Amino acid sequence: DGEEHKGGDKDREAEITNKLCFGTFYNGLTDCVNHLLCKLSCFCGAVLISQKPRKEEAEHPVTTKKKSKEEIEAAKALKIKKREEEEQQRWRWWEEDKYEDGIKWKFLEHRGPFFPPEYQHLPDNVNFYYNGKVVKLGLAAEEVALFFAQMLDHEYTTKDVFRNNFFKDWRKEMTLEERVLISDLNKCDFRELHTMHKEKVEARKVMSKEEKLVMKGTNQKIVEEYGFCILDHHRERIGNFKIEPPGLFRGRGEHPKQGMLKKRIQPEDVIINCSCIPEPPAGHHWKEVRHDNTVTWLASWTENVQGSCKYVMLNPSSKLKGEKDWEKYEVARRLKSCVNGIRQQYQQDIKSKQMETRQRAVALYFIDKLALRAGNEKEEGETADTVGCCSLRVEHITLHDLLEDKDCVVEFDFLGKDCIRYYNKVPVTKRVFKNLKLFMKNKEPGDDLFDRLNTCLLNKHLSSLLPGLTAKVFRTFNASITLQEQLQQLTLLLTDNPAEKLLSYNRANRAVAVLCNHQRVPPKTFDQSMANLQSKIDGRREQLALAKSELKLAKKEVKAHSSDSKLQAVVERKKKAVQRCEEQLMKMEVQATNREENKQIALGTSKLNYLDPRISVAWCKNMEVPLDKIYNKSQRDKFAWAVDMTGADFIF
DNA sequence: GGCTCGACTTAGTAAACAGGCA
DNA sequence: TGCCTGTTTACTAAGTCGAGCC
Repeated sequence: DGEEHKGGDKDREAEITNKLCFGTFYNGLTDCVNHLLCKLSCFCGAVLISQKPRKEEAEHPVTTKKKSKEEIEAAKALKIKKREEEEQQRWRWWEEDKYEDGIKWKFLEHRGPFFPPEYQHLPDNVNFYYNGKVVKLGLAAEEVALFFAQMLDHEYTTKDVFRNNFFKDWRKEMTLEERVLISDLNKCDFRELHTMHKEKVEARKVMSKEEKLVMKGTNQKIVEEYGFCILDHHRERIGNFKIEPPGLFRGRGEHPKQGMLKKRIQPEDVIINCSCIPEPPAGHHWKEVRHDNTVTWLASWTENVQGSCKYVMLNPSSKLKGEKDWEKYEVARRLKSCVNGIRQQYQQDIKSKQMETRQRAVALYFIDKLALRAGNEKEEGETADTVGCCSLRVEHITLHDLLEDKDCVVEFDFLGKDCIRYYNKVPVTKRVFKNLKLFMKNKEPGDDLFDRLNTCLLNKHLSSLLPGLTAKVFRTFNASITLQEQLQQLTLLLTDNPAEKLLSYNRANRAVAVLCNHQRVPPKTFDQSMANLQSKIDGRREQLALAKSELKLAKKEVKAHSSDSKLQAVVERKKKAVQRCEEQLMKMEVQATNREENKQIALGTSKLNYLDPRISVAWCKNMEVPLDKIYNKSQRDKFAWAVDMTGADFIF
């Protein structure tokens, strides 16, 4: 039971807190010991790594000759063995005691972030033209010109805002002479730069096997040097160890800053957070080196477009991320046990005399029922115009007393996170409907719907109901509980066909993705690939019909010459062929259904961020579905804690 | 109490990769 | 073997939320 588990953790935490109350001297001492231990584990880790082939190579060894059956079997066995070994080496942090509140690590060592290579001038035969004439640009202006040229095929470069922002920032990178000359973006001809870029991309695609291997090796070296850190005796993968290269800002939707120059980050811009100072690149120094073990980031810098902080953090499979993830689902489970009371209360609050309370109650009703995001306030003109629940405006909803035979329908139409459109027609209670009318009274379309409410007020209220409860917990809770319920319903009457089981899992996952409005642009090749699959299905159907008639014929032959054992064998063969055909056809049909239903829905986001992995692990155990059918390698790594601790009886 | 900022999670898209098939 | 296509990974933008300041 998770509740009890957490309770136990709390007791243990208190115990550890007592143990660790020796002050900074003690901490300093433990750091030194940790350091020595880490040096040792780092060395051991390096030895282990150098002996181990990379993940991809281990799973798909490079071969030139065709593999025999035995070889394939051996490769499979090796793969299983590797997986077991990996499992044995895994840091089972979930079995360890937690640090006292706020402390994230005791020792942290890393190499610092990896910087992208400096820009090199264009070859002499590649020219930029202004007003039809060749212009040789200086290094800085040329680099930025290439950023734009690389994007010529993209819709961005046709947008006025993008072009204007780019041109303004580009001119800042020009010399005085260049700036005087280049005054109109429409007179700029980047085509040769664009062609060169495309040729480079093409060349990369057609590289020989050997060249690709060399490149892979180089990248692997970088990953090994920069992609791992030592955190409290353990080697952990870093998520984003590469500094973001310079380029043009690709804000989503109608972002007012799209096209602005994202400048190159130097070591002098980077703050390092660790126990021991990593060597900065030659000739450079770090902006600052800290030892702050109350945060989880390894390095940070401030980006110039929006002035926000960027961080180097650990991979999702790490202890720091996993522990937080586990805690997130535990809070959601705590909400489950008291959600009925909370629902009763907000239904009561809808009748309150206080306008603020009523608005809060209606907003919470939407957050709970529709899994809307909280909706923080945003600075106007700084980002695209998107909203969440608390920041909804009058123009984002339409009230219908009667719509499609339903009373009191609210029609939502707004842009949410990442400018993804939220469109939904929802029947609501009469009381909610009446309140919405009241909130909209005497307001302009651009006015706030909930003018007495913001996310801060809402979250303060929520945390008074349950410690740790915020608006986003409702999304996690509703997503997970939906998955659990859907899995129960959809797999109740299932046969033991594996394809059907998976289709049901995906359908349950899809129900959550729809609830959370996780959309994707259908792939460009979608229609074509569906048509291809359909023709394969048709072909298989014909094959099945043929196999069936051949079987019929063979049976007839047996009847006529009943003693012929050869004919009997033929019948058996034909039977098997029919069976095989049927199975393949079924598999394809399921695949087609699944793909069609996924056309505009993205399942990954909910799977990674909202669905308690223990629900899926328990389902796999109950349904006898191998876990790797629903989680790929990195998902299994991310949810290792859940895979390890969950039995078939887990209930969210 | 309002505002800003830092730290972190959540998100969609593009690039890279893997595997099946002709 | 090479092409095609679906899957996985990398990338980084865009949210949430709480602490601290004035």
